[in-house]
Formats: sequence, structure tokens, C-alpha cells
Amino acid sequence: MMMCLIIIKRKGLYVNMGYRKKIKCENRKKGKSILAFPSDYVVLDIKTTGFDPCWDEIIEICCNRYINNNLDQIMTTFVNPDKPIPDHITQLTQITGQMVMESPKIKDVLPEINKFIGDSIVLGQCVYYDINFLHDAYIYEFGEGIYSIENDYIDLIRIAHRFLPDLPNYSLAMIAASIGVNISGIYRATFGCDMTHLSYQKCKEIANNNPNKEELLKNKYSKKTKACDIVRNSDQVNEFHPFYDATCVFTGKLEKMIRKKAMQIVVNIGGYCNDTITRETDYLILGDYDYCKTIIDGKSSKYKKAEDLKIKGQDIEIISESVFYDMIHEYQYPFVID
DNA sequence: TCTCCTCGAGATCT
DNA sequence: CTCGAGGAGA
Repeated sequence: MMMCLIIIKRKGLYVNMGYRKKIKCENRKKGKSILAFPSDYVVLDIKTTGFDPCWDEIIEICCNRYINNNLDQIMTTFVNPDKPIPDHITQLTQITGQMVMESPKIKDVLPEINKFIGDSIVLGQCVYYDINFLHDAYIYEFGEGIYSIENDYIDLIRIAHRFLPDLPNYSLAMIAASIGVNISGIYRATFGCDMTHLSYQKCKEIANNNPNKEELLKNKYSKKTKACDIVRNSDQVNEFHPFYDATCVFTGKLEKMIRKKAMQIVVNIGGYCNDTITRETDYLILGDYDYCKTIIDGKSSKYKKAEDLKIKGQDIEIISESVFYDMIHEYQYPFVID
């Protein structure tokens, strides 16, 4: 009798899986990932039957609200996923099908979760994972526009990368262990929340003692190598080459080599490179800039400026990427495309 | 100089 | 998802 029930349930599962709605990631309306150390937040951890929000189900949720860094309210529950829990998940979490059988379904839990989280900042380890699960569950269970989770969130892993450099990896257990937070406990949502909170507070302390705190919290933008900083690194100057003593400017992304390398070749021939079109510019080399949304009419600002100067009588050549390579080859300039 | 774009590589979530 | 490299534009 028991066996029959299980089989029927499993049959039902396969049917349901076929109807599972796939929610496109790019359509998810979500908050921003922020780098800060607020004192009021909700820690979130979710355990599921697997990694994929499209096909896997939530089996445990824990939310802890902290006000002024102190625990204010706890909300934790098992969730009946209406499908079997894979063995490897049971091994990991020690959550069995038996344990969640009498638990509420996700549809009954979600409104409470939504209310509990409210508009708090959400803290967690790789929280976007948990947030994605919640987001998709809201939509799948209630449709668009009823519940949402557009809260800004703090990812412990991002903070750890900046304030705990050089860890062998950045799993929650590793982060916690490296700063003396107890990691011996059952792999469960409540424990995950506790570890996350304690690690976060430790990181906050460490950050406050770091003189570069503000700098480390900033969003990083990579430093560009300026064209004028490229210096000749070979003695293969060719004074008969058109690029010799000429100033070249690149626009768009080159297909066959990175811009820096192309600039290096020009400089090695005996030419100069610049980042902007000026009266000194002799060549503009066009790469591909189709991907750039800011370009509306198909021509970059450098292209337009070069055309403008050409009309005004400046001797400026606008050439394509392939012509650029031809010119290099024509004059027997050795280079390798890697 | 600063902000915002694309894209590829790499890591963590269960 | 994040970061870094590379790039455009104000």
C-alpha cells in the first residue's frame, strides 16, 4: 500500500515537471548587490532539492532579522516540496522526505516570508541564489505582480573577497573558519544563517580596522592602459612604413588581437598611438563596435570626429581592421596572431 | 577622470 | 553571480 502511494506520487511528479515554468533570468526584477556594513538586515538561507530554480524546490527556509546588529526575530520552517528529496541532498542536509511530509507547502509559506523580509537589506552567502529561488517561487505560485523581492542585498562572499584576501576558497565554511566562527553544525538553513551573521560581523570588525576600508568597498573599475604609456619594446623600427612617425587611433574592438598589442606594433614600427582624435591624428583604425549600445547611428564618436576633420582638410586616413593588418604584412613586419 | 557598457572566465549556492 | 580586461562617452 505504501509502495503504491510512492509510485503514484512519483508519477505525478514527472507530469508536473513537464509543466514547470521556466523563468528567464534576464526578466527577474531584483535589487542591487551592495558593498556596505549596515546594522539592520535580514539574513536569508534556503535549502533546496538542487541548484536550479527552474526545476528544483525549496525544502527549508530560515530568515533572521537583526536590528542594530542584535537578533530581533527568527522565522524558520521546513517546506513540503511535493517531490522526493534526492539522496545526496538528504546526505548533505539530513532532511528526509519524512521530515517535510507534514510541513506547509511553499505557496502557504511565501506570503509570510514576503512580510517578514519586508524592505530590509538581505544578507547571505551567494544570496542571489536564495533570492532567485524566492523570486521564481513567487511568480510560479502567484503570477506576476503579487509578490516581489527587489530588496538590495549584501553578499558575504563579495565582502570576504575584499577583506579576507588569499583564502584557498570562499565557501561559507572556509570564510567562517578563517575568522574563528564555529563551523561544526548540521548543514541546515538555521545554521547557515547563524554562520553568515557571525562571519559578517567579524568581517565588519576587520574592515573597521582596515585603513583602506572605504577604498575596498568601492566598486572597482579596471585601470586602462593609456595609449601614450606604450613604449617601444623592439628595435624593428621601419622608417619606410606609413605608420612611421604617424599617429594612430583605434576605435572599437579588434577581432584578431587586443588593442594593446596592435598599439604595440604601431609603436614598434616607429609610430605613435593616441586615445583621442586630434589634429595630430594620421590614421583611425576601425574595429567592431556593434555591441556598444551608446552608438546609435553606427559610427563611434572617434569615427565622426575623424570624418569631420577630414572634411576640413586634415590628411587623416580611416582604415578598417583588415587593411591595418595588410599594411603591417605588406611591409614585412613580423607579428603573430595568438 | 569618472561612469557605464560587453564579454569571458571562474566560483559558490544545494 | 562576480570580477577583470577592454572600450565609449561626457
